[in-house]
Amino acid sequence: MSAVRALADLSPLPQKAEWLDTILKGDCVAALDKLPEKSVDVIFADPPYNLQLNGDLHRPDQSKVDAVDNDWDQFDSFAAYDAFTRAWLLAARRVLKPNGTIWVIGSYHNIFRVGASMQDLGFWILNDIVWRKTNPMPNFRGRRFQNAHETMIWASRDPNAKSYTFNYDALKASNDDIQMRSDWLFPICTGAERLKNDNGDKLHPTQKPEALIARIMMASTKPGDVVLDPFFGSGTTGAVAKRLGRHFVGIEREQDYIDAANERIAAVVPLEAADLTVLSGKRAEPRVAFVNLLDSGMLKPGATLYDAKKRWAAKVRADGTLAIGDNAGSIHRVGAALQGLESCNGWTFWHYERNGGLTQIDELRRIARLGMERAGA
Amino acid sequence: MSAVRALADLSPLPQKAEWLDTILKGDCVAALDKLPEKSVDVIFADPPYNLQLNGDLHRPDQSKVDAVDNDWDQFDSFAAYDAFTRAWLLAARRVLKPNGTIWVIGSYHNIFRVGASMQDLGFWILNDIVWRKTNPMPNFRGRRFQNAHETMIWASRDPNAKSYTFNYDALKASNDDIQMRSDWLFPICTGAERLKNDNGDKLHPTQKPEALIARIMMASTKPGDVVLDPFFGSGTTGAVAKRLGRHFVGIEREQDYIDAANERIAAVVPLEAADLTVLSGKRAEPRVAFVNLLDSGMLKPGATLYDAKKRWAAKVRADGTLAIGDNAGSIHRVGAALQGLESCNGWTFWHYERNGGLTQIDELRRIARLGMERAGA
DNA sequence: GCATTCGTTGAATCTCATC
DNA sequence: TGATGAGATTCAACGAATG
Repeated sequence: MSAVRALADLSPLPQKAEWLDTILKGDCVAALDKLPEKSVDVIFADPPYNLQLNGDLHRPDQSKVDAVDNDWDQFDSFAAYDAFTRAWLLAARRVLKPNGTIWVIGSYHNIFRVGASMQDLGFWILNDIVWRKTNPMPNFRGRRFQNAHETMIWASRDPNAKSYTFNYDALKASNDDIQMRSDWLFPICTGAERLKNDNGDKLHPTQKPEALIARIMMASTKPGDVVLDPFFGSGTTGAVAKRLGRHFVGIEREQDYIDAANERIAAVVPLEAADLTVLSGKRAEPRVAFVNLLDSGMLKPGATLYDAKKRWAAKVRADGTLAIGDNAGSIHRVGAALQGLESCNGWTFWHYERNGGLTQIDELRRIARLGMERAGA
Repeated sequence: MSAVRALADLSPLPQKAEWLDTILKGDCVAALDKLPEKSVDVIFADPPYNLQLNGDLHRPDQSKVDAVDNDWDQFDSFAAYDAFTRAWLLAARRVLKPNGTIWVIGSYHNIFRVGASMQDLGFWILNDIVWRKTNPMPNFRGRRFQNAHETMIWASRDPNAKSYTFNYDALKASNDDIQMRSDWLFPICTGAERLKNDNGDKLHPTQKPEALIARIMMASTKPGDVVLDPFFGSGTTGAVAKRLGRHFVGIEREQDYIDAANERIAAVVPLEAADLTVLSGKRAEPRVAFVNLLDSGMLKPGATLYDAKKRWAAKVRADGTLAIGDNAGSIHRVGAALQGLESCNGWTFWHYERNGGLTQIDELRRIARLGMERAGA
């Protein structure tokens, strides 16, 4: 049989659609409506977060935080934001293949509304994934916990769509043969990866790290799949898709972002097919805080700690601080103050009584660390 | 004067409300409606998950998940869960003090709906907190990521309630002097802490670890505060509250849980008051005005103050203001103006000469405070 | 060249008592 | 109740400058 005949026997190769690997300019819903239905395998969406800021915020050193105050993040009310959300989700659902899945990222400002809308529209949540940031911005005024994570929702198109892509074994193999958890640790996007404008300032206020998108694609797409990003921004989704041998479609309103994204993606060199297997995520060294010893019951509030020579005795309080007379604070601050020093490593300075002798609390930290390592703390 | 007369002169001690440190039996909303408005400092709520497949929202614990059921109507089911959620949230909001806060825990099944309802009802989200489990249940089918976390929403009663309790300094000190993040790591409740029934099976399917509740209480309550738990279950909230010197109110429908919780709480030994002292920061210190340093003679009118690098020299005036050239005003205003900043902490900016070196005037404030404490100010 | 210091920055619903 | 003013408040990463 000749090669020509063999080719003729095959069903025709799918013509690469014109819109593949391009950025569509315009409103997100209008652009989605132009795409054929059931045509993309995965959607990654990073919609506006509906941040509601009250005036300027300054760091303790008086420098001003460059906040997200762009037009595209202004909504009059929750109702307005919900209407916007439902409109783009509905349009996105139409273009998603029946066994496709969607990822949406957000913060506490918007993610609850987005998640509820997704459920209302018929999406079926498979997981919520927490992106833990290694280097989040601190809380400068000390009135809340440091906002150190964002949330992603991963959902199938329908409740009974069971044949979605999930590369379970590859993820597990890349994770030291432990199944991948729902909490991921990545740094925010900085350094050379962060696109800059002509002034040297960040081009886009919310550029996501490529490593985060790469894990998403390695988890939920196959090579050759089509990934749609309806809020394309600086084009991270396109850059990662090209590198990993996936097709992308981007939708973006602002020409500046489109130009920068096109340039960025053009510079990407795709990986060899053979290398498209494993990407390992960063694991942090486990950090144990003093309060964790109370959490785990290794130390009890009211317990007494001593320095090595039993010159000082301090009491452990329920809030995880140490107190000796008027002097109270962290194990480090109290140790430093007693010795009249600037600093002190409380872990090695303080001891607890065991078997009639003294043992460094650092020993307890070592034990606690063993328990945390499993979770990749 | 007789003891009787003296007592009569005092304003009446607040009678301990009958419902304090008890469990109210019954439906959550009905019981909440019986409590006085604005009477609790913090609410911790662990509401039922949204079990659409059996339709019984109030008794999730005995349910079996039927994976294939074509009859259910997701819209009706979500709507029913939303109605339930809004009803208890609204009732809970009424009993919350204006500066109180609420914690709600959930998973991806229900937390998005709960969060959206909270925003709709006027609660103001302060943080979402991720409870990362050191030992979560694996995903057995390999079709999803291991569901390794739950989400808690922490919210104030109103958007502009700014005086809620947040023990920032204690949390930071307990965390090795680094501010506490929004992702917490704890083991799930197992072992001796887990309540068992007569068969040796777990008494309650979703018993939360005491360490998790303890961190919540240490973060957002003071000793003596009232903590309400409208889904009391096995009574973890009550046990932790008693141990940490807080009052609790529980609401629970099932007598088995009430009996077990009462027994459990009765066995709890409260910590000593001294061990419950919460470390507070500068904000809680008694205020010292700059002019007090003149009053007490620590500084004299005409004295010269410098910034750390002796770039500026300002003169202290008899009225407690500072002057340098045309620039006069409070230590803060003058410091800010010199640096061209919006604000400045004059206490740490200005220094005086001592032993040939420069010392912050904040040191004088510290000494002044010691004097005030002796005087019982 | 290498170690150290200093400055910059990042999706942020970021004060509170007093008058 | 709104305006005023005192004064409290940051972590990790990166890069440039300095020693």
